[in-house]
Amino acid sequence: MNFAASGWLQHSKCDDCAIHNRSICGAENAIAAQELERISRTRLVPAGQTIISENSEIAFVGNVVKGVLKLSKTLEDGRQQIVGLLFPSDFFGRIYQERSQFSFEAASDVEICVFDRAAFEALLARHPDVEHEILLQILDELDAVREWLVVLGCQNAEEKVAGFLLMLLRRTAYRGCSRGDYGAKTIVQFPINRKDIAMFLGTTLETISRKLQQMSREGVLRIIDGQHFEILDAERLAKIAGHDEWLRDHTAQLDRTV
Amino acid sequence: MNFAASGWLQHSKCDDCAIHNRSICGAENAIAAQELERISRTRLVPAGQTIISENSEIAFVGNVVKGVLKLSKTLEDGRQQIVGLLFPSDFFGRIYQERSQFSFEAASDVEICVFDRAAFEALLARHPDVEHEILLQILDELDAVREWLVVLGCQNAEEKVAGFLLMLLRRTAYRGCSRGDYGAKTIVQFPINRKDIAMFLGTTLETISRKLQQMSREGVLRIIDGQHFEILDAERLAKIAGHDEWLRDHTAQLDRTV
DNA sequence: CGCATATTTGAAGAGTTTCAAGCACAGTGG
DNA sequence: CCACTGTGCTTGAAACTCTTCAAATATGCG
Repeated sequence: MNFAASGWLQHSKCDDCAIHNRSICGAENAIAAQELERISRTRLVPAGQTIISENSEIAFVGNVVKGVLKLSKTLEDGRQQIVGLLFPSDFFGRIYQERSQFSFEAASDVEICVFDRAAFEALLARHPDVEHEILLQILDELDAVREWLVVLGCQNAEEKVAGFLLMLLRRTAYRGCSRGDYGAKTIVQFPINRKDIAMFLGTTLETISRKLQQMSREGVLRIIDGQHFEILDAERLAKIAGHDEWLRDHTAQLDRTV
Repeated sequence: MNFAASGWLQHSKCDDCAIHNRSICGAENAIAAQELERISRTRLVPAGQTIISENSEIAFVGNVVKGVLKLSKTLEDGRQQIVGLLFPSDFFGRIYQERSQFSFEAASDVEICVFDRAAFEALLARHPDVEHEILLQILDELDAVREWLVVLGCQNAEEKVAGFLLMLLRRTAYRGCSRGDYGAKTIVQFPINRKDIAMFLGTTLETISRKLQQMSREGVLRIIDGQHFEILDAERLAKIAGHDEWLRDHTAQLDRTV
């Protein structure tokens, strides 16, 4: 009997992966999952290093395992806009395209799981069900980017900062909780520096600083240090952000992840 | 012999469609194309009418045949952001989702070709090659929305207006040409009103008006009337927009479409 | 022609950016 | 242990762009 082919008694390195059940690698298609494991390898990337640069060839794609990846575009005059922040379990890279319109850069120390792009595309061709899953992910991402367009297009600085805090609360708060550093789920840690946040929110680092201090004075949050904030009044924060649904989403998310 | 099944001697209503060769209906998969035709029907929508409203059920999806569809989101306080303008051959609706996060509304008198969403999804399940084409389209759309994020996030009003003019030049200029209304390919027609443009660009209608007048004074364009503009210096316009590549794309596009 | 709607123009005001200085903190070397 | 240097963040004041409100003008339609 061929244990490897049948999958019996085989302990996959991916089984231990922190994001296994949240990413594409956890596909229900066991054969595809095995193939995926075969072409995957882990890479550590120090903060600041570029993984795929603007207009360069896209040799590989993959998942973020640890840390935060920023997806950005720089104009000729040096102005830069971050068009996406990728957290653990998020997929990065661009399939079916030779060159990247955007740059992928480690915003913090990052661990990624990479696949050769051609090999990954070949796998998708063999497994339409996995490609279908990718399509669903991309559709959700498209919706999310459009939601972000609303933020950049018609919200002011205070609303943007509040919205950013809520997004972090939703996407990363439970991790701080599991580390046991803080008792409550209301501690937000900025995973990237002020300049990056500013380029993400379409404002300046000075304005962000001012708005954070202002919210602190108003009792919405407590500034623990430059990177850590305790959310004292999440409801008011959600109201400021103008995202009533975010508060609902957030509590629902906590219910699921805790 | 069954002519209908074989496709012989059969004249498809879709063959005459203005966007047939530019949209999903022109799939190389002949069987899928026939199935698609069977579930499609044409609808005329007057300007201002909502096709799919925010948070409502998504009963159908389809293609824009004529006119412009706006994809928008409204905040509680009434502020509205247009997150996409859909031109002829663009796909609208959202597959694999029950309710729409956005509203689809006719920005001008519109002709659309609609498919029942469930039937369309069933078709995609039967034809992975067509779903693959959809994936490629969605990936391109995702890139385009992220490009727009850069515009909203770090460009000023003048750059936004210039960028908008260039987009229209690229997407609609050849239509003005084919109508024979104007000799040159440098005539841009605004397909939607100032308020909508403002909500698309994340600014106000007054600012747009001022920037247009300013560009007119500077000799970049000539104002024919409130909706028609002759681009006198496309190169300078591209420089203002900060999109060097747009000018190249545009000339390349003209080469293809003329 | 008159009314409604769309766009332009003007002036005042708000919000944000810019520039500059100050502060806090970590790492380095005397 | 303490100055020293670099980096990242905060704070202040001035400048600027854009928005807001208001009025004028233009356009379209019955």
